[in-house]
Amino acid sequence: MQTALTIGDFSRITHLSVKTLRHYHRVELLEPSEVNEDTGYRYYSLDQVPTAQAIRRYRDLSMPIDAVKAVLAAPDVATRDRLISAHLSRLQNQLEQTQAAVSSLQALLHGPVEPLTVEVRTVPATTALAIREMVDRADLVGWWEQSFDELRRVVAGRGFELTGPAGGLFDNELFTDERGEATVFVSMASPPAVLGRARALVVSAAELAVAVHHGSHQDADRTYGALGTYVAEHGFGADGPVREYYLVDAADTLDVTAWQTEICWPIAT
Amino acid sequence: MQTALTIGDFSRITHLSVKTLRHYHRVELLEPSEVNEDTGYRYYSLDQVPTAQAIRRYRDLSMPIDAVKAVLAAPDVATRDRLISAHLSRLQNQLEQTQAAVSSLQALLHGPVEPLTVEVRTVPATTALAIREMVDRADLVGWWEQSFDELRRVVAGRGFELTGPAGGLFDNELFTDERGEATVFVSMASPPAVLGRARALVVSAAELAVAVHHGSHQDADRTYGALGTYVAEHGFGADGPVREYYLVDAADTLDVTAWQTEICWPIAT
DNA sequence: TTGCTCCTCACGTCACGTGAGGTGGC
DNA sequence: TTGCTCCTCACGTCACGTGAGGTGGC
Repeated sequence: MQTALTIGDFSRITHLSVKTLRHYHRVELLEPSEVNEDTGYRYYSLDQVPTAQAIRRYRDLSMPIDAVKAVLAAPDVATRDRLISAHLSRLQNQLEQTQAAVSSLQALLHGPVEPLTVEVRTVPATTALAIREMVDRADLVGWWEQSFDELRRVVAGRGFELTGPAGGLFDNELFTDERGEATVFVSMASPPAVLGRARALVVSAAELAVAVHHGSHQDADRTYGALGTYVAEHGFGADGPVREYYLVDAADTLDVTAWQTEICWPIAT
Repeated sequence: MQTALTIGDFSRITHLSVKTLRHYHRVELLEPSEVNEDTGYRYYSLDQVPTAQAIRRYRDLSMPIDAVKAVLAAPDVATRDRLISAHLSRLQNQLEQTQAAVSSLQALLHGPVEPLTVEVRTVPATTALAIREMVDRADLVGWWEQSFDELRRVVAGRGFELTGPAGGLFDNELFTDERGEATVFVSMASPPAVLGRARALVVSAAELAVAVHHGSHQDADRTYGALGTYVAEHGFGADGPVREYYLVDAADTLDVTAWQTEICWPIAT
């Protein structure tokens, strides 16, 4: 039975508003089965009701419209379910971020203010195996985790002797311009020139103001703020990327509160 | 010490991007402590670092900028914490919505398709005590819960004898235009003219196509879709609001899967 | 002096909603 | 025939990001 429904009727049946249906037509997410050439009137068929319901559910899950299109166009159920799972795990990630943000806020508002101990340190140049890439700020956390995983995997199998804690270098542009070069590295005496995405790197010598950050990396901006304030007050800030050394991290313990990260701000004395 | 930081330095210290800081200036969320009149250069003071960090955390929690302003302007800690709690419970609500949407999607994709049983019924006019208001679609669920709570509270204390299940009326504009009249009511023989937000109402006689929806109200659009399809196939749809009767709901059991709602579509035979 | 940093302004993004002004269908 | 439904088009929302084009500070 080919009952042609007006946009109003289709709206009542699917609980998608008329404006939304017109929008979905415009972006080619859900096209009316028929459009009258003279009047421009849209007509929908009853077959389209289940599709509309599915779209509603995907959108309830904040799935972007292009992702919904991909799901609807999936050639088989396995592909479709893979796309959905991918979105659900993105949601799960966001949820974890939000939960972390809640405790982070609580710590800021009610937690004790940890006294800041700043050490001024001169480090020599060291050799390391590193992954270095141009990264968007928004992707930094994901990139950091992936790159460190890869770095640790390739190092683990080959019996390299590490000559210090793992570290990271973060160009200022990452923070000021939302995009910049990020580096993760593990120090070793004689790194191979190339190993997967990793390359040999000389981590340059520097004078650094160093403070230890305790706890989750998501809270690191507090230590950055305190250390940056300290450096600004003393007026000896210098150019160059900030540096982090991961003294205690996920590889050592699952207890995030026990993590320790050295935040190193380049200075000129 | 009044160290004046350029926007770039302040960005590095707070991890807010330069573009973001300019935006926050424009919307008066975070104004530089000094702006050079000739050059337009913004200068921030070190005192502003903690404020910037707090703003970052509120925004990490998706708090709207106006809400962040209100939090920062709160005259005392109690007010501030109340504003924050209000936002966190909004977040909590969203989270529950999302979780419901996930299982709703799973049910749509993998669940069995319940056979639809449609009953055509002629109901006489009945008297009722009702709350009726113009509501935005987005607020409908919250409005419905609140209004039902109020209705049940005022009814409970006064020994009215109910003459049928509680119900709701939903104007079509609610679904097509995102805004329309919604009504919740409890049937009784002699309702008082006014009681709080509630008024006496005659629920008009109607011919209805009725299907029972089982489970969460969030999934009700599936039954709406099936029933609307049925009505369209038979070509006997009529004007007038859709009607719901809550046969089994939160007042009866906490087991959502046991809930039963009659969805009633106006028809003309 | 160079080039890096800062500036403004206009427009883009995402998924729609708003509202004006007008026409078509029953 | 009335008025209700449908149409398009331009603009608004939210929190920024992009990019052009240009100037200032060390």
